Amino acid sequence: MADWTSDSDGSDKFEWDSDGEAEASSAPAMRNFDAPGPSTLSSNGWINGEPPPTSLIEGYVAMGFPKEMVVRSSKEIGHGDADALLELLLTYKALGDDDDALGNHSTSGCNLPIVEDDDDLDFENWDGDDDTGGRESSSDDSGYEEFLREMSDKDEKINSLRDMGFSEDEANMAITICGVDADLSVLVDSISASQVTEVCHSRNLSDHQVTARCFDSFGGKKRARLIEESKKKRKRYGGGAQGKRPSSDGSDEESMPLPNPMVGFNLPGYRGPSMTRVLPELATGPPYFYYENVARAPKGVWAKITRFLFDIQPEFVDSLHLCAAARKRGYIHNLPTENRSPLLPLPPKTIFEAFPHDKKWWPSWDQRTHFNCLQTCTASAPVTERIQQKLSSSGNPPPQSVQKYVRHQCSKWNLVWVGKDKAAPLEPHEMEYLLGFPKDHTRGFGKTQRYKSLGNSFQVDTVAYHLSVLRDMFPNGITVLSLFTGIGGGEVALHKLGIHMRAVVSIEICKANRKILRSWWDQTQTGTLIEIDDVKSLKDDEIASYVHRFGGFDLVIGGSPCNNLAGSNRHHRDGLEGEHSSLFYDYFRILNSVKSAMANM
DNA sequence: TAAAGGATGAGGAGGAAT
DNA sequence: ATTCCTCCTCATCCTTTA
Repeated sequence: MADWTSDSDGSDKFEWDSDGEAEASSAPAMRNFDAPGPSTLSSNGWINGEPPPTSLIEGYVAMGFPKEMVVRSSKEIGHGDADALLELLLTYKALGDDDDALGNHSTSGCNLPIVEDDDDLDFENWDGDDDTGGRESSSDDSGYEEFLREMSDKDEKINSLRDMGFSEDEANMAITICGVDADLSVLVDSISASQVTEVCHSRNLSDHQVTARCFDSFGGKKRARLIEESKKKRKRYGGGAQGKRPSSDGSDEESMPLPNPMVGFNLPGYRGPSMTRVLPELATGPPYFYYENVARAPKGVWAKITRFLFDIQPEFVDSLHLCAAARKRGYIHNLPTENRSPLLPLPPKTIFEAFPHDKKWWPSWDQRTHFNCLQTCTASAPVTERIQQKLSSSGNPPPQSVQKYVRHQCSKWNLVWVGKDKAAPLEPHEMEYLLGFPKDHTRGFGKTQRYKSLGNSFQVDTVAYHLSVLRDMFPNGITVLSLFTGIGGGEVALHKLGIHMRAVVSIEICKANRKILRSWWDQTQTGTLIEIDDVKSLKDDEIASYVHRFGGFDLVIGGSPCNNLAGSNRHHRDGLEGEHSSLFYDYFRILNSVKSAMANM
């Protein structure tokens, strides 16, 4: 959603942030150690039958991990998957830090992603901050001894759970969630609860048949069946006790099928089975949170995002079902999904409803009823000229070849017919209209900037539909932490819903977008708006001070940059670890920081 | 200096045909 | 089940123009 143009500050020390992870996961030096093929546990205790190269161990030690921890992690999951190994190391590191002098964090409700594999991270103490250096140097003190003790304790509990019929990764997951000290019965409950949501997720994804029956009580037979389904699912996704692992063809990505039709859990006026869900306990608010990104991200991206965001099933919606333009997006949130209400009046659902005037010039052989995704770039004037020239020099109807060319240009650039043989790009104010923004919301800036800002924004009606449940829950208004605010799609949605924003702390890198939001805010709002320019600069202490000042946040909302995920990007579609899209980890970091600060209120 | 123009495909998803 | 085909995608970089 946000335009991300600034360079990150070039800190030369290792940081517990996404840069560090990106480095490790993309560094050729790491990849070179990849061992192809399925992993096997050999008699010497090493995955893949061989210990990691010394240079690999030294590499991780140089990053600040104790050597013993690296060796142990390599034994557990092998060294073929640099991503998984690094994540496991971070998990152990976090566990090891728990009892450090800094260990004043709450252990309840605000810590870590619920995951089914062992490539999860415990980010309770992960702050991407500058206090990391101190902890690095203390890695061999009593905290590390504590770590070893916990690992031993953990092994015992894993064995017990395996004896009870659970898989190792299920046991690992439960321990990560509940803590090493949790009682066995608590761990069993945790696994069962996770299986409930997991099965419901997979069913809903496949056929949209999930209903409240998913959440009936689970007797012995049902439970056994769930375990079986869970195992099958892991097998299908290539997971297993060792977590995700490169397959023989080198692809280690989990699939996250997009629903068809892409209508999310429900949509206004859409006749279909509605979705009821029960969230994992750790996923529930406060605060409520709402995360957005492009649906058609490279394989594995949504699976990873889901794992970080508490294993909540994404709600994939194509705004095409709600307005006249397609916009395939995934939303992960912990909001209720019942009793939603759309913004009224409903937006125009077809091109002709949106722009009846254009019907006059619309050729019958252009049968578009909806626009494709509104993007950040539009056609140049010469495109219009070329179309006009081709059409005027051919008959009526034009030959198939001309029709095909023109149709392709119209689809590609979202052109509208504004005169005889004249197809032109949408004007910025028309994009504002289609996206649900007030007229002239972005006016006052250059056309290029406006297209860019609008192309990166929410579809307001879609987001408002999801957020509408907040209206009755917060009759006195809400406080919002808005990340990657852009031109304020979330804020406009809340405003149009009639939800008062007592305060919004907004983080947006683009100066023009900040001005747009400020301008709109000053005209329409009475609450407090605080604007920050960089998510990376927002650290725990500042978050805690805002939490203290506003009595916590009711909603944390944001769509992190899609630059490295979007299909339009020819140059750097690098996935979630890409330069811009890796800012997702800052969303996650900040969300957890808010949860932690609110738990300590 | 700022804005506009133009070149730059991969990578899925989904459907029809075989 | 497999192959083939069509369609779509919150973009980036460099050059040219105003």
